[in-house]
Amino acid sequence: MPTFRAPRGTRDLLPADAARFQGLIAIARDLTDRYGYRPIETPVFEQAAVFERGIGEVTDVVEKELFRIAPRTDEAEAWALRPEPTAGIVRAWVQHGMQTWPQPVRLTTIGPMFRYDRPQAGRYRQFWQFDVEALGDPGPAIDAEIIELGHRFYGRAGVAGVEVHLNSIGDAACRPSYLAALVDFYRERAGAVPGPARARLERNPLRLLDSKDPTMVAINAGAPRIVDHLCAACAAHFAAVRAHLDAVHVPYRLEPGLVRGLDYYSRTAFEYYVTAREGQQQALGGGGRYDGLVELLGGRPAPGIGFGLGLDRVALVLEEQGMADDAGPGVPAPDVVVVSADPADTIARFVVATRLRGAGLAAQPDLGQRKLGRQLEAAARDGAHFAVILGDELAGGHVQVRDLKAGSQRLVAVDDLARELGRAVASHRHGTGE
RNA sequence: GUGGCCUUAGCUCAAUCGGCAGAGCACUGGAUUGUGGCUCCAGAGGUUACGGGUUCGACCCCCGUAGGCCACCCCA
Repeated sequence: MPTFRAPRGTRDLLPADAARFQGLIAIARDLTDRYGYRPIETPVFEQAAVFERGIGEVTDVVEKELFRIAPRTDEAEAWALRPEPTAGIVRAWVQHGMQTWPQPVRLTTIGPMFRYDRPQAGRYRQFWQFDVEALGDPGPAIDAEIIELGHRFYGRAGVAGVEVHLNSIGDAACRPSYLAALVDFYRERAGAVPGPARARLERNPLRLLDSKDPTMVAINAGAPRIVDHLCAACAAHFAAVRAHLDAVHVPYRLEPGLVRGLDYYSRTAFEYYVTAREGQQQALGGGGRYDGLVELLGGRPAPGIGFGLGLDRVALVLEEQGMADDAGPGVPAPDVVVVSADPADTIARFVVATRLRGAGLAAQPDLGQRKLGRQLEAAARDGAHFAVILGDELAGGHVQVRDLKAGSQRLVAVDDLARELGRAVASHRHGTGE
Protein backbone atom coordinates (compact mmCIF):
# COMPACT_ATOMS: atom_id res chain seq x y z
CA MET A 1 0.00 0.00 0.00
CA PRO A 2 1.29 3.44 -0.83
CA THR A 3 1.98 5.83 2.00
CA PHE A 4 -0.42 8.39 0.62
CA ARG A 5 -3.62 7.95 -1.29
CA ALA A 6 -6.35 10.20 -2.68
CA PRO A 7 -8.69 11.24 0.14
CA ARG A 8 -11.88 9.27 0.63
CA GLY A 9 -14.47 10.12 -1.95
CA THR A 10 -11.95 11.71 -4.32
CA ARG A 11 -10.13 10.14 -7.21
CA ASP A 12 -7.40 10.77 -9.74
CA LEU A 13 -8.48 11.23 -13.32
CA LEU A 14 -5.64 9.50 -15.14
CA PRO A 15 -4.91 10.57 -18.72
CA ALA A 16 -7.57 8.37 -20.31
CA ASP A 17 -10.25 9.62 -17.90
CA ALA A 18 -9.04 13.20 -17.96
CA ALA A 19 -9.14 13.18 -21.77
CA ARG A 20 -12.77 12.04 -21.66
CA PHE A 21 -13.57 14.83 -19.24
CA GLN A 22 -11.88 17.33 -21.55
CA GLY A 23 -14.05 16.03 -24.37
CA LEU A 24 -17.23 16.60 -22.34
CA ILE A 25 -16.02 20.05 -21.34
CA ALA A 26 -15.35 20.91 -24.98
CA ILE A 27 -18.93 19.93 -25.88
CA ALA A 28 -20.26 22.05 -23.03
CA ARG A 29 -18.15 25.06 -24.06
CA ASP A 30 -19.24 24.77 -27.66
CA LEU A 31 -22.91 24.64 -26.71
CA THR A 32 -22.83 27.50 -24.23
CA ASP A 33 -20.84 29.67 -26.64
CA ARG A 34 -23.48 29.28 -29.30
CA TYR A 35 -26.39 29.70 -26.90
CA GLY A 36 -24.86 32.95 -25.66
CA TYR A 37 -23.76 31.93 -22.17
CA ARG A 38 -20.62 33.65 -20.90
CA PRO A 39 -18.07 31.92 -18.68
CA ILE A 40 -17.78 32.88 -15.03
CA GLU A 41 -15.42 31.55 -12.39
CA THR A 42 -16.22 31.99 -8.72
CA PRO A 43 -14.18 30.72 -5.75
CA VAL A 44 -14.48 27.07 -4.78
CA PHE A 45 -15.07 28.27 -1.23
CA GLU A 46 -17.32 30.97 0.17
CA GLN A 47 -18.46 32.15 3.55
CA ALA A 48 -20.46 29.23 4.87
CA ALA A 49 -23.42 31.58 5.35
CA VAL A 50 -23.73 31.98 1.57
CA PHE A 51 -24.70 28.33 1.36
CA GLU A 52 -26.53 28.10 4.67
CA ARG A 53 -28.77 31.02 3.82
CA GLY A 54 -29.06 30.35 0.11
CA ILE A 55 -29.54 26.60 0.05
CA GLY A 56 -31.52 26.41 3.27
CA GLU A 57 -30.62 25.48 6.83
CA VAL A 58 -32.75 22.35 6.95
CA THR A 59 -31.47 20.74 3.76
CA ASP A 60 -29.26 17.67 3.78
CA VAL A 61 -26.62 19.57 1.83
CA VAL A 62 -26.20 22.10 4.64
CA GLU A 63 -27.02 19.92 7.61
CA LYS A 64 -24.70 17.03 6.93
CA GLU A 65 -22.83 17.47 3.68
CA LEU A 66 -21.29 20.93 3.93
CA PHE A 67 -17.51 20.68 3.68
CA ARG A 68 -16.35 23.24 6.20
CA ILE A 69 -12.80 24.51 6.24
CA ALA A 70 -11.15 26.18 9.19
CA PRO A 71 -7.64 27.40 8.43
CA ARG A 72 -7.47 29.06 11.85
CA THR A 73 -9.31 28.07 14.95
CA ASP A 74 -10.75 31.56 15.45
CA GLU A 75 -12.25 31.36 11.97
CA ALA A 76 -13.74 27.93 12.47
CA GLU A 77 -16.85 27.30 10.37
CA ALA A 78 -16.48 30.64 8.68
CA TRP A 79 -15.93 29.10 5.24
CA ALA A 80 -17.10 26.10 3.32
CA LEU A 81 -16.28 24.44 0.00
CA ARG A 82 -19.06 24.95 -2.51
CA PRO A 83 -21.55 22.06 -2.66
CA GLU A 84 -23.13 23.58 -5.79
CA PRO A 85 -22.34 26.59 -7.94
CA THR A 86 -25.54 28.61 -7.91
CA ALA A 87 -25.23 30.29 -4.54
CA GLY A 88 -21.73 31.57 -5.32
CA ILE A 89 -22.77 32.87 -8.71
CA VAL A 90 -25.75 34.67 -7.20
CA ARG A 91 -23.42 36.14 -4.57
CA ALA A 92 -21.26 37.44 -7.43
CA TRP A 93 -24.32 38.82 -9.19
CA VAL A 94 -25.18 40.87 -6.12
CA GLN A 95 -21.59 41.90 -5.39
CA HIS A 96 -20.93 43.15 -8.92
CA GLY A 97 -24.31 44.69 -9.63
CA MET A 98 -25.14 42.47 -12.58
CA GLN A 99 -28.73 43.70 -12.46
CA THR A 100 -27.39 46.71 -14.37
CA TRP A 101 -26.15 44.53 -17.23
CA PRO A 102 -28.31 43.85 -20.28
CA GLN A 103 -30.90 41.28 -19.15
CA PRO A 104 -31.03 38.38 -18.95
CA VAL A 105 -27.47 37.57 -17.89
CA ARG A 106 -26.51 34.16 -19.19
CA LEU A 107 -23.64 32.52 -17.31
CA THR A 108 -21.88 29.16 -17.31
CA THR A 109 -19.15 27.50 -15.31
CA ILE A 110 -17.51 24.09 -15.05
CA GLY A 111 -15.61 22.93 -12.01
CA PRO A 112 -15.37 20.78 -8.90
CA MET A 113 -18.03 20.78 -6.18
CA PHE A 114 -17.70 19.28 -2.70
CA ARG A 115 -20.09 17.39 -0.49
CA TYR A 116 -19.11 15.51 2.63
CA ASP A 117 -21.26 12.41 2.29
CA ARG A 118 -20.65 8.70 2.04
CA PRO A 119 -19.06 7.78 -1.29
CA GLN A 120 -20.44 5.29 -3.78
CA ALA A 121 -19.98 4.68 -7.47
CA GLY A 122 -21.05 7.90 -9.16
CA ARG A 123 -21.14 9.75 -5.85
CA TYR A 124 -18.01 11.51 -4.71
CA ARG A 125 -16.94 14.10 -2.19
CA GLN A 126 -15.35 16.04 -5.00
CA PHE A 127 -17.28 15.91 -8.25
CA TRP A 128 -17.49 18.00 -11.42
CA GLN A 129 -20.46 19.97 -12.58
CA PHE A 130 -21.29 21.70 -15.82
CA ASP A 131 -23.46 24.58 -14.70
CA VAL A 132 -25.63 27.03 -16.61
CA GLU A 133 -27.53 29.97 -15.12
CA ALA A 134 -29.78 32.67 -16.57
CA LEU A 135 -30.63 35.56 -14.27
CA GLY A 136 -32.99 38.47 -14.71
CA ASP A 137 -35.69 36.88 -16.84
CA PRO A 138 -38.93 35.65 -15.24
CA GLY A 139 -40.50 34.22 -18.37
CA PRO A 140 -41.12 30.60 -19.34
CA ALA A 141 -39.12 30.83 -22.57
CA ILE A 142 -35.80 30.97 -20.70
CA ASP A 143 -36.87 27.93 -18.64
CA ALA A 144 -37.38 25.98 -21.84
CA GLU A 145 -34.10 27.29 -23.29
CA ILE A 146 -32.18 26.01 -20.28
CA ILE A 147 -33.91 22.63 -20.22
CA GLU A 148 -33.37 22.17 -23.95
CA LEU A 149 -29.70 23.11 -23.64
CA GLY A 150 -29.10 20.45 -21.02
CA HIS A 151 -31.02 17.90 -23.04
CA ARG A 152 -28.93 18.70 -26.09
CA PHE A 153 -25.72 18.31 -24.08
CA TYR A 154 -26.55 14.69 -23.25
CA GLY A 155 -27.38 14.05 -26.88
CA ARG A 156 -24.09 15.53 -28.05
CA ALA A 157 -22.19 13.61 -25.38
CA GLY A 158 -23.74 10.37 -26.65
CA VAL A 159 -25.68 9.37 -23.54
CA ALA A 160 -28.62 7.14 -24.45
CA GLY A 161 -31.95 7.06 -22.65
CA VAL A 162 -31.93 10.39 -20.86
CA GLU A 163 -35.37 11.44 -19.66
CA VAL A 164 -36.40 14.95 -18.65
CA HIS A 165 -38.48 14.86 -15.51
CA LEU A 166 -40.51 18.01 -15.01
CA ASN A 167 -42.59 19.56 -12.27
CA SER A 168 -43.64 22.88 -10.83
CA ILE A 169 -43.33 23.40 -7.09
CA GLY A 170 -45.23 26.70 -7.00
CA ASP A 171 -44.15 29.91 -5.35
CA ALA A 172 -44.68 31.90 -2.17
CA ALA A 173 -48.28 32.56 -3.21
CA CYS A 174 -49.45 28.99 -3.55
CA ARG A 175 -46.97 26.67 -1.86
CA PRO A 176 -47.96 27.43 1.76
CA SER A 177 -51.56 26.35 1.27
CA TYR A 178 -50.40 23.24 -0.57
CA LEU A 179 -47.97 22.40 2.22
CA ALA A 180 -50.79 22.70 4.72
CA ALA A 181 -52.89 20.27 2.70
CA LEU A 182 -49.95 17.91 2.38
CA VAL A 183 -49.19 17.92 6.10
CA ASP A 184 -52.87 17.27 6.85
CA PHE A 185 -52.78 14.35 4.45
CA TYR A 186 -49.81 12.78 6.20
CA ARG A 187 -51.14 13.50 9.67
CA GLU A 188 -54.30 11.59 8.87
CA ARG A 189 -52.08 8.62 8.10
CA ALA A 190 -49.52 9.23 10.84
CA GLY A 191 -49.78 5.66 12.04
CA ALA A 192 -48.59 4.33 8.70
CA VAL A 193 -45.83 6.86 8.12
CA PRO A 194 -42.44 5.34 9.07
CA GLY A 195 -40.52 6.95 11.92
CA PRO A 196 -37.76 8.68 9.97
CA ALA A 197 -40.27 10.14 7.56
CA ARG A 198 -42.46 11.36 10.40
CA ALA A 199 -39.58 13.41 11.78
CA ARG A 200 -39.24 15.00 8.35
CA LEU A 201 -42.89 15.90 8.28
CA GLU A 202 -42.40 18.81 10.66
CA ARG A 203 -39.24 20.16 9.11
CA ASN A 204 -39.55 19.68 5.36
CA PRO A 205 -42.77 17.95 4.31
CA LEU A 206 -42.14 18.39 0.59
CA ARG A 207 -39.25 15.98 0.87
CA LEU A 208 -41.54 13.10 1.80
CA LEU A 209 -42.88 13.07 -1.72
CA ASP A 210 -39.81 11.55 -3.34
CA SER A 211 -39.10 8.92 -0.69
CA LYS A 212 -38.19 5.45 -1.95
CA ASP A 213 -39.47 3.71 1.13
CA PRO A 214 -42.10 1.26 -0.22
CA THR A 215 -44.69 2.20 2.37
CA MET A 216 -44.14 5.87 1.60
CA VAL A 217 -44.40 5.22 -2.12
CA ALA A 218 -47.76 3.58 -1.49
CA ILE A 219 -48.96 6.46 0.67
CA ASN A 220 -47.70 9.05 -1.79
CA ALA A 221 -49.76 7.55 -4.60
CA GLY A 222 -52.80 9.17 -3.01
CA ALA A 223 -51.13 12.36 -1.81
CA PRO A 224 -52.35 15.76 -3.01
CA ARG A 225 -50.33 16.92 -6.00
CA ILE A 226 -48.82 20.37 -6.07
CA VAL A 227 -49.67 20.82 -9.71
CA ASP A 228 -53.33 20.72 -8.67
CA HIS A 229 -52.75 23.49 -6.12
CA LEU A 230 -50.79 26.00 -8.21
CA CYS A 231 -51.97 29.60 -8.19
CA ALA A 232 -53.10 31.04 -11.50
CA ALA A 233 -49.74 32.69 -12.20
CA CYS A 234 -47.72 29.54 -11.49
CA ALA A 235 -50.10 27.36 -13.47
CA ALA A 236 -49.87 29.67 -16.46
CA HIS A 237 -46.08 29.72 -16.20
CA PHE A 238 -45.90 25.93 -16.03
CA ALA A 239 -48.22 25.53 -19.01
CA ALA A 240 -46.13 27.97 -21.01
CA VAL A 241 -42.90 26.14 -20.20
CA ARG A 242 -44.45 22.92 -21.46
CA ALA A 243 -45.74 24.62 -24.59
CA HIS A 244 -42.24 25.92 -25.35
CA LEU A 245 -40.72 22.46 -24.86
CA ASP A 246 -43.40 20.89 -27.03
CA ALA A 247 -42.71 23.43 -29.75
CA VAL A 248 -39.07 22.30 -30.05
CA HIS A 249 -39.90 18.64 -29.48
CA VAL A 250 -38.07 18.12 -26.23
CA PRO A 251 -39.73 15.08 -24.63
CA TYR A 252 -40.40 15.23 -20.90
CA ARG A 253 -42.28 13.36 -18.22
CA LEU A 254 -44.42 15.12 -15.63
CA GLU A 255 -43.31 13.99 -12.18
CA PRO A 256 -45.57 15.26 -9.40
CA GLY A 257 -43.14 13.93 -6.80
CA LEU A 258 -40.12 15.81 -8.10
CA VAL A 259 -39.32 18.47 -5.49
CA ARG A 260 -35.52 18.95 -5.60
CA GLY A 261 -33.31 19.04 -2.55
CA LEU A 262 -32.54 22.72 -2.19
CA ASP A 263 -34.84 25.29 -0.66
CA TYR A 264 -34.26 28.02 -3.18
CA TYR A 265 -36.23 26.49 -6.01
CA SER A 266 -39.58 27.87 -7.10
CA ARG A 267 -41.94 27.04 -9.93
CA THR A 268 -40.03 25.05 -12.55
CA ALA A 269 -38.08 22.02 -11.25
CA PHE A 270 -36.48 19.42 -13.51
CA GLU A 271 -34.03 16.55 -13.49
CA TYR A 272 -32.26 14.52 -16.12
CA TYR A 273 -32.52 10.79 -15.45
CA VAL A 274 -31.18 7.57 -16.89
CA THR A 275 -33.68 5.04 -15.61
CA ALA A 276 -32.20 2.24 -17.68
CA ARG A 277 -29.00 2.00 -15.67
CA GLU A 278 -28.50 -0.34 -12.74
CA GLY A 279 -27.88 1.19 -9.37
CA GLN A 280 -29.08 4.34 -7.78
CA GLN A 281 -27.07 7.19 -9.23
CA GLN A 282 -29.54 7.73 -12.03
CA ALA A 283 -29.84 11.49 -11.68
CA LEU A 284 -27.37 12.92 -14.18
CA GLY A 285 -28.33 16.52 -13.56
CA GLY A 286 -31.03 18.80 -12.43
CA GLY A 287 -32.07 22.35 -11.84
CA GLY A 288 -34.90 24.77 -11.56
CA ARG A 289 -36.09 28.30 -11.10
CA TYR A 290 -34.96 30.27 -8.04
CA ASP A 291 -36.82 33.56 -8.12
CA GLY A 292 -36.22 34.36 -4.45
CA LEU A 293 -32.54 33.52 -4.14
CA VAL A 294 -31.04 36.87 -5.16
CA GLU A 295 -33.07 38.70 -2.53
CA LEU A 296 -32.20 36.02 0.02
CA LEU A 297 -28.51 36.79 -0.49
CA GLY A 298 -28.99 40.53 -0.09
CA GLY A 299 -29.66 41.75 -3.62
CA ARG A 300 -32.57 43.53 -5.20
CA PRO A 301 -35.11 40.86 -6.17
CA ALA A 302 -34.33 39.20 -9.48
CA PRO A 303 -35.47 35.92 -10.98
CA GLY A 304 -33.13 33.13 -12.10
CA ILE A 305 -33.04 29.62 -13.42
CA GLY A 306 -30.26 27.14 -14.05
CA PHE A 307 -29.03 23.58 -13.96
CA GLY A 308 -26.04 21.59 -12.81
CA LEU A 309 -25.01 18.46 -14.68
CA GLY A 310 -22.74 15.87 -13.07
CA LEU A 311 -19.84 15.17 -15.40
CA ASP A 312 -18.62 12.22 -13.31
CA ARG A 313 -21.96 10.51 -13.78
CA VAL A 314 -22.09 11.30 -17.48
CA ALA A 315 -18.66 9.70 -17.86
CA LEU A 316 -19.78 6.72 -15.76
CA VAL A 317 -22.90 6.13 -17.84
CA LEU A 318 -21.00 6.55 -21.10
CA GLU A 319 -18.61 3.84 -19.95
CA GLU A 320 -21.46 1.55 -18.93
CA GLN A 321 -23.11 2.09 -22.27
CA GLY A 322 -19.88 1.25 -24.06
CA MET A 323 -19.74 4.72 -25.55
CA ALA A 324 -16.50 5.82 -23.93
CA ASP A 325 -13.65 6.36 -26.34
CA ASP A 326 -10.92 3.85 -25.70
CA ALA A 327 -8.25 6.40 -25.00
CA GLY A 328 -5.34 4.28 -23.83
CA PRO A 329 -3.00 5.24 -21.06
CA GLY A 330 -0.19 6.11 -23.44
CA VAL A 331 0.73 9.44 -24.97
CA PRO A 332 -1.16 10.66 -28.04
CA ALA A 333 0.39 9.38 -31.25
CA PRO A 334 3.14 11.75 -32.36
CA ASP A 335 3.60 12.74 -35.99
CA VAL A 336 7.30 12.05 -35.82
CA VAL A 337 9.69 10.17 -33.58
CA VAL A 338 13.39 10.94 -33.81
CA VAL A 339 15.64 7.90 -33.42
CA SER A 340 19.32 7.33 -34.00
CA ALA A 341 21.69 4.54 -34.92
CA ASP A 342 23.93 5.42 -32.01
CA PRO A 343 22.11 4.40 -28.83
CA ALA A 344 24.14 6.87 -26.75
CA ASP A 345 23.53 9.95 -28.85
CA THR A 346 20.47 11.34 -27.13
CA ILE A 347 21.62 14.93 -27.74
CA ALA A 348 21.29 14.70 -31.54
CA ARG A 349 17.77 13.27 -31.18
CA PHE A 350 16.84 15.96 -28.69
CA VAL A 351 18.18 18.73 -30.96
CA VAL A 352 16.35 17.51 -34.06
CA ALA A 353 13.10 16.88 -32.20
CA THR A 354 13.26 20.31 -30.61
CA ARG A 355 13.72 21.93 -34.02
CA LEU A 356 10.73 19.99 -35.41
CA ARG A 357 8.65 20.96 -32.41
CA GLY A 358 9.59 24.58 -33.07
CA ALA A 359 8.22 24.12 -36.57
CA GLY A 360 4.88 23.07 -35.12
CA LEU A 361 5.16 19.32 -35.49
CA ALA A 362 4.16 16.79 -32.86
CA ALA A 363 7.67 15.39 -32.57
CA GLN A 364 9.28 13.28 -29.87
CA PRO A 365 12.85 12.16 -29.42
CA ASP A 366 13.46 8.62 -28.26
CA LEU A 367 14.98 9.29 -24.87
CA GLY A 368 16.38 5.85 -24.20
CA GLN A 369 19.78 4.33 -24.79
CA ARG A 370 18.57 1.31 -26.67
CA LYS A 371 19.51 0.10 -30.07
CA LEU A 372 17.88 1.31 -33.25
CA GLY A 373 15.55 -1.64 -33.68
CA ARG A 374 14.11 -1.08 -30.23
CA GLN A 375 13.64 2.61 -30.88
CA LEU A 376 11.72 1.92 -34.07
CA GLU A 377 9.69 -0.73 -32.35
CA ALA A 378 8.59 1.73 -29.69
CA ALA A 379 7.87 4.41 -32.31
CA ALA A 380 5.65 2.03 -34.25
CA ARG A 381 3.89 0.88 -31.11
CA ASP A 382 3.17 4.49 -30.13
CA GLY A 383 1.47 5.00 -33.48
CA ALA A 384 3.93 7.50 -34.93
CA HIS A 385 3.55 8.02 -38.65
CA PHE A 386 7.15 8.96 -39.39
CA ALA A 387 10.54 8.19 -37.93
CA VAL A 388 13.56 10.39 -38.51
CA ILE A 389 16.64 8.19 -38.37
CA LEU A 390 19.93 9.87 -37.51
CA GLY A 391 22.95 7.92 -38.77
CA ASP A 392 26.12 8.16 -40.77
CA GLU A 393 24.29 10.20 -43.42
CA LEU A 394 24.34 13.07 -40.96
CA ALA A 395 27.95 13.76 -41.94
CA GLY A 396 26.67 14.64 -45.40
CA GLY A 397 23.80 16.71 -44.03
CA HIS A 398 21.11 14.08 -44.56
CA VAL A 399 18.81 11.87 -42.51
CA GLN A 400 16.52 8.98 -43.32
CA VAL A 401 12.78 9.71 -43.09
CA ARG A 402 10.87 6.49 -42.71
CA ASP A 403 7.12 6.20 -43.22
CA LEU A 404 6.20 3.69 -40.54
CA LYS A 405 2.72 3.12 -41.92
CA ALA A 406 3.83 2.51 -45.49
CA GLY A 407 7.19 0.93 -44.73
CA SER A 408 8.96 3.22 -47.19
CA GLN A 409 11.97 5.34 -46.53
CA ARG A 410 13.95 8.13 -48.24
CA LEU A 411 16.91 10.40 -47.72
CA VAL A 412 16.13 14.03 -46.83
CA ALA A 413 18.51 16.95 -46.36
CA VAL A 414 18.53 18.21 -42.78
CA ASP A 415 17.83 21.73 -44.00
CA ASP A 416 14.63 20.57 -45.69
CA LEU A 417 13.49 18.25 -42.89
CA ALA A 418 10.92 20.43 -41.14
CA ARG A 419 9.35 21.58 -44.39
CA GLU A 420 9.23 18.08 -45.88
CA LEU A 421 7.75 16.54 -42.77
CA GLY A 422 5.27 19.35 -42.35
CA ARG A 423 4.00 18.76 -45.86
CA ALA A 424 3.86 15.00 -45.43
CA VAL A 425 2.02 15.22 -42.10
CA ALA A 426 -0.49 17.72 -43.49
CA SER A 427 -1.28 15.57 -46.53
CA HIS A 428 -1.67 12.51 -44.35
CA ARG A 429 -4.10 14.31 -42.07
CA HIS A 430 -6.20 15.45 -45.00
CA GLY A 431 -6.01 12.06 -46.57
CA THR A 432 -7.44 10.32 -43.54
CA GLY A 433 -9.83 13.07 -42.62
CA GLU A 434 -8.37 13.53 -39.16
C1' G B 1 -25.42 9.34 9.37
C1' U B 2 -27.65 3.54 9.23
C1' G B 3 -27.07 -1.68 7.54
C1' G B 4 -24.48 -5.32 4.46
C1' C B 5 -20.53 -7.35 1.05
C1' C B 6 -15.50 -6.94 -0.38
C1' U B 7 -9.72 -5.80 -0.33
C1' U B 8 -3.57 -10.96 -3.00
C1' A B 9 2.01 -7.58 -8.14
C1' G B 10 0.59 -1.34 -11.87
C1' C B 11 -4.32 -4.05 -14.01
C1' U B 12 -7.55 -8.70 -14.16
C1' C B 13 -7.41 -12.82 -11.06
C1' A B 14 -5.47 -17.96 -8.93
C1' A B 15 -3.36 -20.38 -4.42
C1' U B 16 -6.72 -27.95 -2.04
C1' C B 17 -8.54 -28.91 4.87
C1' G B 18 -4.73 -23.61 8.07
C1' G B 19 1.19 -26.11 5.38
C1' C B 20 7.13 -23.00 0.43
C1' A B 21 2.55 -16.55 -2.58
C1' G B 22 1.51 -17.73 -8.62
C1' A B 23 -0.42 -16.76 -13.86
C1' G B 24 -1.97 -13.56 -17.91
C1' C B 25 -1.65 -8.53 -19.48
C1' A B 26 1.39 -4.25 -18.93
C1' C B 27 6.65 -2.59 -17.93
C1' U B 28 12.30 -3.11 -18.65
C1' G B 29 16.31 -5.66 -21.13
C1' G B 30 18.18 -9.36 -24.70
C1' A B 31 17.81 -12.66 -29.37
C1' U B 32 26.18 -12.24 -33.32
C1' U B 33 27.39 -3.90 -34.47
C1' G B 34 21.96 0.61 -39.05
C1' U B 35 15.62 -0.73 -39.31
C1' G B 36 9.16 -2.38 -36.76
C1' G B 37 3.86 -3.51 -33.91
C1' C B 38 4.50 -10.47 -34.23
C1' U B 39 7.49 -14.40 -31.88
C1' C B 40 11.11 -16.41 -28.27
C1' C B 41 14.16 -15.71 -23.72
C1' A B 42 15.11 -13.14 -19.27
C1' G B 43 14.41 -9.41 -15.47
C1' A B 44 12.04 -6.31 -12.18
C1' G B 45 7.64 -5.81 -9.50
C1' G B 46 4.57 -8.42 -2.61
C1' U B 47 4.92 -6.27 4.96
C1' U B 48 -1.38 -10.90 0.84
C1' A B 49 -4.86 -2.92 2.61
C1' C B 50 -3.13 -1.61 7.86
C1' G B 51 -2.86 -3.04 13.24
C1' G B 52 -3.63 -6.78 16.76
C1' G B 53 -5.23 -11.91 18.29
C1' U B 54 -5.63 -17.54 17.92
C1' U B 55 -2.11 -21.44 16.18
C1' C B 56 3.82 -25.45 15.80
C1' G B 57 2.40 -22.71 11.38
C1' A B 58 -2.35 -17.53 8.90
C1' C B 59 -3.63 -14.93 2.09
C1' C B 60 -7.06 -18.45 4.69
C1' C B 61 -9.95 -18.25 11.40
C1' C B 62 -11.29 -13.93 15.14
C1' C B 63 -11.31 -8.46 16.54
C1' G B 64 -10.34 -3.41 15.24
C1' U B 65 -9.03 0.50 11.61
C1' A B 66 -8.80 2.37 6.59
C1' G B 67 -10.53 2.16 1.66
C1' G B 68 -13.92 0.41 -2.18
C1' C B 69 -18.74 -1.33 -3.45
C1' C B 70 -24.25 -2.22 -2.59
C1' A B 71 -28.82 -0.74 -0.34
C1' C B 72 -30.80 3.38 2.62
C1' C B 73 -30.69 8.88 3.54
C1' C B 74 -30.08 12.20 -0.41
C1' C B 75 -28.39 13.87 -4.69
C1' A B 76 -24.77 15.24 -9.23
